[in-house]
Amino acid sequence: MATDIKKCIDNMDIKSFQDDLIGWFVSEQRELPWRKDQDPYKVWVSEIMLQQTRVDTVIPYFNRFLENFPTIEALAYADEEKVLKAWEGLGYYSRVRNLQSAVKEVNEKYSGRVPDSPKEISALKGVGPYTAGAILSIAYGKPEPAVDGNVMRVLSRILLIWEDIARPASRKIFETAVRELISHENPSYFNQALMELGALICTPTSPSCLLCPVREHCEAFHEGVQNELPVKTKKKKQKNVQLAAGIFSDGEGRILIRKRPGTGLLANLWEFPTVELSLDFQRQRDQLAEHFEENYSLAPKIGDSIGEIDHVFSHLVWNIQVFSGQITGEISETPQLKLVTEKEIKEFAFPVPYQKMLKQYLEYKKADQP
DNA sequence: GAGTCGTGGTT
DNA sequence: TAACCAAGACT
Repeated sequence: MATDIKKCIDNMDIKSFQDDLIGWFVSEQRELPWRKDQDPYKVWVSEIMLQQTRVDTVIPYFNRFLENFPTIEALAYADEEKVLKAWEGLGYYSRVRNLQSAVKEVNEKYSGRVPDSPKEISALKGVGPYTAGAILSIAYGKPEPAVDGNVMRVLSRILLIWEDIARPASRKIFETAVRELISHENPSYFNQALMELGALICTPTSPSCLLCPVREHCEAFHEGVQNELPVKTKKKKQKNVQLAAGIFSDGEGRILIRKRPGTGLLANLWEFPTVELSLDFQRQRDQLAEHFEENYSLAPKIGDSIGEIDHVFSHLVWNIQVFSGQITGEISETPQLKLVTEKEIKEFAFPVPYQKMLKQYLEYKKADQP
């Protein structure tokens, strides 16, 4: 650790810092569904859901997920389609695939008990350095660091750490600092309090220093540089991708859907057949038709353009032209290609852009055929 | 280390 | 409004 950070910690009254921080958490913490007990499974599920996701977004998903899959065993034996459906709309879908995979491993290898050693828990799929520390401290009371974005922001201010927190290597500096600072009497509350402070007081912009329970311990506050920290370099802009999608129905009004590949973007979710357009926007219908001919030997009658969907991902932007159409020929359904009714379609997990597309289609159909 | 992987809220 | 952001992990 850099000598100036070490010096900063040496000059701090650590016991007083812990007491102020934990005391604040005891009285000011939010009531959250995953804080009702310390069931390692519930802590685990909540931590996976909370990765890069806001608390308010997670709450309803967490409650529903635990109603559907109350225990390790329930999730281990659950139908993968139903698990994905429960995650629909939460994003970062590999999280739930890894979670179920890891839960199966815990069920078999550890008799359904979540391991409590750093080595074993870190070996589980989807459990990285942060999640391992969070589960170990919150569920098992182990004094392990759980360094997320909140913790890096809070500690960068308290300890005046000028490292770029966008660099993956920076996390270790903060883990070292937490090992020096963490309360061994209550590691769970210490870690949670750092994150709660980051969420409620020590916010990215305009932190509420006058309400902060540990401002007396904060170097950035003393120096008046809390708005200059943390240092975080910007990310690059997303790339634009042009797509055409077809919502095609057969003679009985059933809609053609297909399952996306098991890896990559939106893996294993369902979609309406979609093609990436090769920068020839005038031939959208042709490219869509060619795609169907080549992949399914189908020649759908492509009808009206229903509309346009713009969807922003972390690293790219989709612009989708949506077409309706009719399927005339015989269609051989496979596990990846299905014809479903408007009622049945509710059982399949769709990414948000396709949910919007379906809504547009149903409104279009209602308006077209009163 | 840099790119991949969602979505919705905030500034 | 475009950029930024939110309890990261994996390749």
